[in-house]
Formats: sequence, structure tokens, C-alpha cells
Amino acid sequence: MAQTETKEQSTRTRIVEASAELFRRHGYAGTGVKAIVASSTSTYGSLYHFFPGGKEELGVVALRSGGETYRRLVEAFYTEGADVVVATNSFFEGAAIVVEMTGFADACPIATVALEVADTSEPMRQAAAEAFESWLAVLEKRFSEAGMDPARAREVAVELFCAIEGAFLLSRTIRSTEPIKIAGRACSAAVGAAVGRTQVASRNRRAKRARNVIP
Amino acid sequence: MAQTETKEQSTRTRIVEASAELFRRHGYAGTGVKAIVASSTSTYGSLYHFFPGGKEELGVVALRSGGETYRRLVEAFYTEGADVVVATNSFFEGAAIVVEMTGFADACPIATVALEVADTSEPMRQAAAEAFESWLAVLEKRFSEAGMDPARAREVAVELFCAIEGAFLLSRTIRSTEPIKIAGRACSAAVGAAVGRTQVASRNRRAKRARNVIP
DNA sequence: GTCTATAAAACGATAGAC
DNA sequence: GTCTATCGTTTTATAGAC
Repeated sequence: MAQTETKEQSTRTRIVEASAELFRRHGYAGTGVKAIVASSTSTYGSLYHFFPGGKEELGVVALRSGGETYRRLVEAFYTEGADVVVATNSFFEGAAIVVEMTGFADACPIATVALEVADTSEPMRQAAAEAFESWLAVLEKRFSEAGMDPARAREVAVELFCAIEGAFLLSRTIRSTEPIKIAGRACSAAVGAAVGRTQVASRNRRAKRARNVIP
Repeated sequence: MAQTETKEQSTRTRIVEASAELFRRHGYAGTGVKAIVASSTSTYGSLYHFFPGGKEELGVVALRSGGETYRRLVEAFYTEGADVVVATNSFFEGAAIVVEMTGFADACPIATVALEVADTSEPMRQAAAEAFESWLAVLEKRFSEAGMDPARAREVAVELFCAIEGAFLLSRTIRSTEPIKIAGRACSAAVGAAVGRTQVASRNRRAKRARNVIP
């Protein structure tokens, strides 16, 4: 953790990253220590040297790692001063591309494990909760800066989180990016409305469609 | 399956229901056949008699069972001719109560397993997909009847699905019903807007808040 | 249909040489 | 720090009596 960046990737890092990927794809209980050792091209000895707490300690560290990586990703879309509506659109579009490119395997690095261990491992549950809250904090900050009052910014952040996570679940299950695209459109509109964007044109279009008026 | 309802609950049913509950709480890989046998007060012999395909066959059946139970629950809220906005409100409120009452253990009967097996077991993935689609079909039907055109009804159904599933995930992880309540409010508003409800009052309130006007 | 005993493999974890 | 061999347990699944 306090180690400065060296030229080659350390064994510890390889183990953590392999764990994070395997846990994300197959879940915590569905991933064996043996598979982690193989995937990280390390050994039992190294794994238990760095993580004396065994699989559960590795689970906590992997959740923190995945959480941080994803938080940086959110920050890369929602940069300081960026248009939050445009950022929201780009974020969901990017998510759809990644999910499709990985054959519907890689979506959220936390969700699968979080659901599995929510009432089984308190340390892992807490690590997952901290990861989620760190993403929400980024969104809240940007939404506040964009003009929402803090309470409303929290609400919209939670709405966006729920939409993308639900969309990831449905997309992976039915093997289609349709849910991510639908959720993205809905969230962009919701964020736009929350920052006080008028959107008269789109609102009128929606109203017409609801009344079955052919454009 | 073709068996008519008898006075006592059959061994097969006890096994399926115990499986569904354990899978929902601890996931597929996290639940042992031994635990299912114990929880259903049956035996290995009975379990493998009814499910010669073993744990995976039981997984498929449990997903179907949980999917049907939940579909009936959705139908109980979204009854024919019901106000879809009121139904949406009630549904999320009910969900929040159940989640809190079970100590944040019981939420979606499918989600945990769906994420675990999405690219591990094709039969289970399909069973989960069919369960989700059956819920969406109910919502689509009611939304269409309430005046949305079919394409829009599908979109709103998916949005609602994503919101509740994401909210379940966040709620279980941070151990708070706040996300379900936030998602519920957002969905009620979205459904209201999609059926062409004006909501001038609430829109004005929202706009004022966005501009930081103290009411 | 139900039961127990057990097979066969996989699991998480450890020991001890290097 | 890295490696292999192995411990003890748990896992899924089966056999065969009843």
C-alpha cells in the first residue's frame, strides 16, 4: 500500500487484480483460491504470505481495489465543471460498450459479491458499502456543483446508481445492452430535470407520444 | 408439476422452497446441498430422487419458482384497472417494509444467483432471464393499458425494474431502506409523467429547489 | 419414496524446504 | 518471497438397505 510504483507489477498486485476479476465474474463463493493462484501466476505460498487472513481478507482487499478503480472511472466521466447531462450520457454509453465487448461478463466489480456476502461476511459487506458510497460521493459532489441542493443531489446520485446497477443485472442476464441504453436515457433526462434544464422540446415530444399523437 | 394440490406440502415442494430461500440469501455457490436437505427437513435420497440433475437442476427449478412467486406479487400490486402511479408507490413501500423486516436478507429471489451464473450456467441464466421478462411483461401490460404506447411501456417497465433491483442491492449492502424510498419516489414520478399526468405542482416545487429558492 | 453410509473430488489452509 | 506437498474438511453425488 505504501509501496512506491516499481517497474514491474508486484505479485501482491497480480493476486489482487486476478481476484477482483474472478470475483466479479463468478462471485466470491464461486471462485476458488486455486483459480486465483492460477490466474495470477502465483502460488499458495505467496497468496497466504500477503493475505494471512485467507480468502476473506483477499475478498475485502479485492472489493476495495475494484471500488477504487470504478470510482476513478466515474471521476473520469464526471470531471470538474463538466456538463452533468453529457457526462451521464457518456457514462451509460461507455458502460454499454464495455459490457458488450466482454461478452456480458464484466459489469460491476462489486455487485455480485455484495449480494452474496451481505449477510454472511460483515467485513466484506462493509468494504462493498464503502465502495458504493465513494461512487455516490463523487456524483453528489458534481450534482451539487451543477446547481442541485445537497439533499436533491444525494437523491439523484442514488437514482443513477440504482439505474446502472439494475441495468447491469438485467443486461448480463438477458444478454442485451438494451437495458443500459434505456436506463441511460432515463437518467440523463432525470439529471437534466434536476439541474433545472427546461427541456421543453423533449417534454413536448414525450407528452405527444403519451397521447398517441403521431409526429 | 401436474400434481393437484394435496392437503400437505410435498417433499418436492419443501425442497424447492428451501432452495429458493437459501439461494436468495447466500447465493448459488454459497449454498450447499447439505444445507438444503437440512432446511427442508428431507434427505439426500429424496433430493436426488426428485432432481436427478443435481444442484444445477434444482437451481433452475428454484429460479422458476421464485420468479413465479414474485410475478404474482407484482400482479397483486398492479391489478387490472389500477392506478399505475399508486401501484408503483405501494410496490416500493411494500418492498422497503419486507427488506427491513427480514433484516436486509430477503430482497430479490433471482438477482444474486443471476449475477453468479450469468456466464457459468446457461440453463440457470435462461431461467433467470425468463423470470425477469415475466415481471416486465406484467408491467408493460399495465402501462399500456394506462395509456402509454407499447414501446414507451417497455421502457418504463425496464426503468422501474432497474430502479428496484439497484435499490435492493444498495439497501442490502448499506443496510438502509433509504435507496428503496428514493427509487420509489423517482419511479412513481416517472410513471406519472409517462401516462401523461401533468404534475405541475410537483414540477414547480422541484424547479424551485433546483434554483435554491427557499419555499 | 426415504433413509444412511460412503465414495470421489474440490475446497481453504498450512508446513517446511529453498 | 516463492515453491510444492499435503493436511483436514467440505463438497456434490451415489449405493444400496428399507
